[in-house]
Amino acid sequence: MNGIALLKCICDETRFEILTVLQGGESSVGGLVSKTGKDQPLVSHHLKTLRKCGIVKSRDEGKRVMYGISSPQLSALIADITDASKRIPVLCDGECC
Amino acid sequence: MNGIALLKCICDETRFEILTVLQGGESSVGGLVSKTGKDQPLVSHHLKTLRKCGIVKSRDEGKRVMYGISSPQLSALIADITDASKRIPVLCDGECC
DNA sequence: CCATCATATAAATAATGGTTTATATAAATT
DNA sequence: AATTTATATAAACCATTATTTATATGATGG
Repeated sequence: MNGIALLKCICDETRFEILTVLQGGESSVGGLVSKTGKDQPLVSHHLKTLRKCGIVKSRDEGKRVMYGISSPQLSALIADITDASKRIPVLCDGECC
Repeated sequence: MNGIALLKCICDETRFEILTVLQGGESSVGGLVSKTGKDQPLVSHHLKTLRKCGIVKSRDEGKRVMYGISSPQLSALIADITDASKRIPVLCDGECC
């Protein structure tokens, strides 16, 4: 996988929130909607993007669709990034990127 | 530092190339221009963004301005992300994100 | 089979951000 | 001081992408 493509997928705020929830385990679309507070079509849309990238996988369960992070390696990478960026001193206050 | 802000800064192709060069050590703007093949104002523009984020720092040296990655921790994080994303199996072929 | 609940899709809009072009500043060299 | 070299800034343009709104599909329960 191309490093930049992966990062682009992760660095969107909505997708990052989705992934953060999924770090805690599988979730249905509805679950993600309520946990993130974002609109359902928006969540579905981003899930589609994440799945196209292979970051997320889905599984049908009745009328629900369960989503999860597709590999432990990816899960670890996401955790690493989150942790590492917390360890680094705050350099940008507010408006950057 | 906010994780997403950092990722957003890194995931742009031009900025990623700049950072890749800087991983090899300090460079002037002109050096970055020739090493990346990008236009000078474009490089300067992205350097400004990177500096605003605190990812990069600058130092005047005569009429040159030398840029470098602002901390070893950040340098390590960037290397980590790059490495990790290389280790992850290719899941997206071509068009994603 | 009809109604409902869950999710997906599509089109329209809005926002963001990258690139280009042109110009300005600032240091050094003559 | 004038010219050249290096970098920065600003404005205009262009492209991408996120969000919203509306609607469709698909499964389940009555």
